[in-house]
Amino acid sequence: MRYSQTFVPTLKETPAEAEVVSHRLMLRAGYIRKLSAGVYTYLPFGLAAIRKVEKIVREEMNRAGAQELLMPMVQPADLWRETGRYEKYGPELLRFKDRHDRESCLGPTHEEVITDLVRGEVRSYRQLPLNLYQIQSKFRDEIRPRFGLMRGREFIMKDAYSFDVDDEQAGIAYQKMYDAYQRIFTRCGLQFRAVEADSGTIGGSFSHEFMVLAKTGEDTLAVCRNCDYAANVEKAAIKARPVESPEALLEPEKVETPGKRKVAAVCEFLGIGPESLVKTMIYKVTGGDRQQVYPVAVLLRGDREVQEVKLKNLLQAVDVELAEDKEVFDLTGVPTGYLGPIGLNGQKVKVVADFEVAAMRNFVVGAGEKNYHLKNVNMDRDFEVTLVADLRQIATDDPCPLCGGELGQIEGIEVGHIFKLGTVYSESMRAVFQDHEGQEKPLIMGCYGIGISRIVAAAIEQNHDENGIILPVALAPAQVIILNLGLKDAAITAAAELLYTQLQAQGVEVLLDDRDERPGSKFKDADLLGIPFRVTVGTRLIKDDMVEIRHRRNGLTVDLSPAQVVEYVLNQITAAGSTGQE
RNA sequence: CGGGGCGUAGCGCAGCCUGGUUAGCGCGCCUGCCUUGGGAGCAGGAGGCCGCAGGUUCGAAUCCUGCCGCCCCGACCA
Repeated sequence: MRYSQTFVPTLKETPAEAEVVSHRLMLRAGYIRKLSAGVYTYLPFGLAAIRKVEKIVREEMNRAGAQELLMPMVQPADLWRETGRYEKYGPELLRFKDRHDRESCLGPTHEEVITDLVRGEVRSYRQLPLNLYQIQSKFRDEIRPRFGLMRGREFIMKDAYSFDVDDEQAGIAYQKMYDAYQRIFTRCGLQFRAVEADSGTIGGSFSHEFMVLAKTGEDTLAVCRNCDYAANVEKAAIKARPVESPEALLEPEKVETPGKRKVAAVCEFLGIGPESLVKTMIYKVTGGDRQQVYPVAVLLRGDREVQEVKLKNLLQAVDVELAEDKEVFDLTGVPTGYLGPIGLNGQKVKVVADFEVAAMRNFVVGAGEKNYHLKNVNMDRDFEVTLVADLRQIATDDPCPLCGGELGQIEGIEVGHIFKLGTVYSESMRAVFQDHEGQEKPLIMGCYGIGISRIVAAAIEQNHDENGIILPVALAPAQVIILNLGLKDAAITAAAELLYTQLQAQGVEVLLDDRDERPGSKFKDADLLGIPFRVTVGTRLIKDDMVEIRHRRNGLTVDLSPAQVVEYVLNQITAAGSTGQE
C-alpha cells in the first residue's frame, strides 16, 4: 500500500461527537465515519482491522469443527412468531413490510432462521453434532447507541449455533466453543476474562460472557480475589445467609418522621444504620407476552440496590421499570418515602422480598402514611410476601458465592457470549431428530456470539496512548509503515522503495508513506494509525547508512543498516505472533 | 422513552443574551514560492439554504413556535 493512494482520512482535531477514546481515535485515524446514530462506514483501515479479527475467528471456529454459512438479514415475521419472539423482542427488532404487505424484520440474531434450516434438513442422530456459524452485519434498534463501534445499531457479529443429541453432547459443544473463544481473544492480544452471565432475551439456561477489561466497559463484574469465581453482577448469585443470632421480636411502634423520605434521612433522624431499614419500591412489570403491565413491590435492605435483571428473571417479565412518584401514589395512596409492606400484599400488588430481608429482625419500614415510619417490624409476623428471592445486586461486602472469599468489582466490555440454549427453540419450532432407537427428540442447542466490530473498539480501549492507536500485531491493518522523509532525494527514496518491495516479498503488510508531507505530519499520522512497526528512512541514511525502526507500543527504537531491516522486522512479527503482543 | 446539552465552511469553534453593512477565527483544501527527523513559513484563492418549516419585524444566524438530527446520563446488548 502506498499512503498517497490509500484512503485514510486522518483528523487533526477530535470530532465533537466522540466521547470515549476508541471512538475518538477511530474517527481521527480514518478507520470509520458515521452515517447516522449507531451506523458507521468502515473505511479501508477500519475494515482491515475487522478483517484481521474475522480471520482469527474463522480459523478458530473451523478448528473447533464449526462450518461457515451465511443466512439472510431480512427475515419473515412468521418465523419469529413461532418462538413468540416477534412480540417478546420488543422495539429493538426493526420491523417493516415489503411491497406485498408481508411483515418482515432485520435479523438481530439468527436462532429462528438456523433452527428453521436445520429442522428441514436434519432427521437423524447420524447427522449430528452440527455447529454452523456466520459472520454478518446485524441490526438491533438499540435504545441508545453510543461510543462508536462499541454499541452500534448495525454491527458485525459472528454467530454460531450448535445442535446435539443430548445434554452431554451439548455440554461438549459448549466447552469447545468456550475453549475456542479463549484462543480467539488471546490471539487478538486482548486482556479478557470469562464470567458467568445472564442469558437475557436469547434465552436458555446457562451462559458465559467474555469480557475485555477496560474502564469504559458498560458491564460490572464481580471477581473473587481468592478463587476463580467471576460473574457479571447481573447474574452473580448471593447466598442466603442464615439469621445469625435471632433477636427477640419486639412490638411494632409507629414513629413520626416528618419530611424524612430518603433512606439516609430516615436513618439519621432515627439514629439507625441503613442496614436496619427495609425500603419498599414499586416496579412496573411488563409480562412475558407484553400484553399486560402490573405493579410489584420489592423489599430490600436500606443500603442495597435492586438488580433488575434478577427481578425480571424471577417474574419472567420482559421489562421491569421503577414506578414514578405519581404512579406510586395513584396506586397505593401513599407518597414515596413512606410506603411500607404492611397491608400491601395481595391487596393491590405482589410483594417480593430479598433473602436478606427475611433474615432481618425488628427493622424500620414506611408506615404507609405520610410522615410516619414503623419500628420493630418483622416479616411474616407483620406482613406477608408472595416471594422471597435473590433480588439485589451483589456488593463488595458480600462473600464470594463459591469460596466465601473477598469480592472485587471491575468493568468489562462484552465481546463474546455463549449460551446453552437447550430445547427452547427446538421445542417451539419442532426441530426434532430420531435417535438410534427411532425415538423422536428435540435437538439440544447452543449459540455463541462474538462482536467482531466491537473487538476492534475494545482493543483500542485497551491499547492506545496520547498519540493514538496502538494495535496488537494480530489486529493491525498493516504491520509496518515506512516513512520516506526524503522524497526529493534519490538515495533515500530508492532505499525506502527497496525496503517496501523486500518486506512485501516476505509477506509483510507494509504501508509506504510516500506523501509529499513534512516529517512532522508523517510521524503524527504513523502514531495515530497504530501500526506496530515504523521504519524511518531519512538523512541518517546518507550520513550513517542507517534507518530507524521504532516499536509503536513502547517507543523502543533501533538503528539498523537497510540490509538488516527485513530480518529484524520478520523476527519481531514472529515473536509478536506467539505472544499476542509485540 | 425520561433527564441534560448541541446543530454556523470538511473539522474545531466565535457571533445569538442586547435583531441592523459583505457572517468571522483556527485547522484542513486549491495555486505559487519556500521548507523537509515530530502536525513549518509567506502570498494568493475556493468553500456557507447559519439543521428544516412557519411566525414576529422595515429587517432574523440572532426573538417565538413546531419539527428533524446528533451527543451525554438511565433501561438494552455482541
